[in-house]
Amino acid sequence: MLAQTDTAPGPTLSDDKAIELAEMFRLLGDPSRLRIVIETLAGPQSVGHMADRLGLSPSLVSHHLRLLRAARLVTAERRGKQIFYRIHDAHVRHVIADMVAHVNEEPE
Amino acid sequence: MLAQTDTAPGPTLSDDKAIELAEMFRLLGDPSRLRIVIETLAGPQSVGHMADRLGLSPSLVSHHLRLLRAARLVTAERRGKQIFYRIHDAHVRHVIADMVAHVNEEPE
DNA sequence: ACTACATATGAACATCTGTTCATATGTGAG
DNA sequence: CTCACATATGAACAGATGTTCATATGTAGT
Repeated sequence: MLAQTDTAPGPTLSDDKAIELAEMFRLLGDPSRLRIVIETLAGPQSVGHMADRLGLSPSLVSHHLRLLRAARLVTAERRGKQIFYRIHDAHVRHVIADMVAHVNEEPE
Repeated sequence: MLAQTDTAPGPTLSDDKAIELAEMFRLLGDPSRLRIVIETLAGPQSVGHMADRLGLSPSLVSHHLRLLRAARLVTAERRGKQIFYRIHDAHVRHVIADMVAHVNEEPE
């Protein structure tokens, strides 16, 4: 009970999963953070590199990356003085890429 | 320029599109709102019905639906005294359903 | 050791956001 | 018209959030 009314193909989602999904959406809901995540889709990127490309302060990028890392959306890897961030797994990559594709394709 | 470094298959996204996408993510980033949207996937739902099923006040559901409608994520249709909301188009339905499927399938 | 560079961290601030409450608008029935 | 019901709307408030600034940590080179 508390599932769906079956008027159409309605996916069901437990409340826990809903909150988990919402948390992921929430993190991607900020333009700066979303652009950072999209950057990492192209491969491991250093904090400074991203800051330059996106026109954001390194401090701000670092703050956002901490949240993204805590949510397991990205992972960090130190290489010399710099730290490179990349998408955590194929799952996340797929989800983001799908969204980007949708927005790019559809007219209105 | 200001595109990508081509280290991997990195989708490119104009800043406008990024903001547009972020706005959509942001709206889905709230648990209450996300559950409301998922409800509409099963077909047209009245405000009161959703409020009951989700354990939210009709007022709150209405407020959220206003935002979702403004962002063209859902559309309203009056039928008698009640007003039924449904997913705006196949595009949105597809995107949400994909996300739900991903979260339901993947282990961790 | 010191210096320069890259990233992280904490505090502080203004702004935004979700929720509640009270009230309004709209609809159909009697 | 009046009543009951369904939804919408606006004000108000507490709590969260993004950003900036200053400072700390860590790393490599001289």
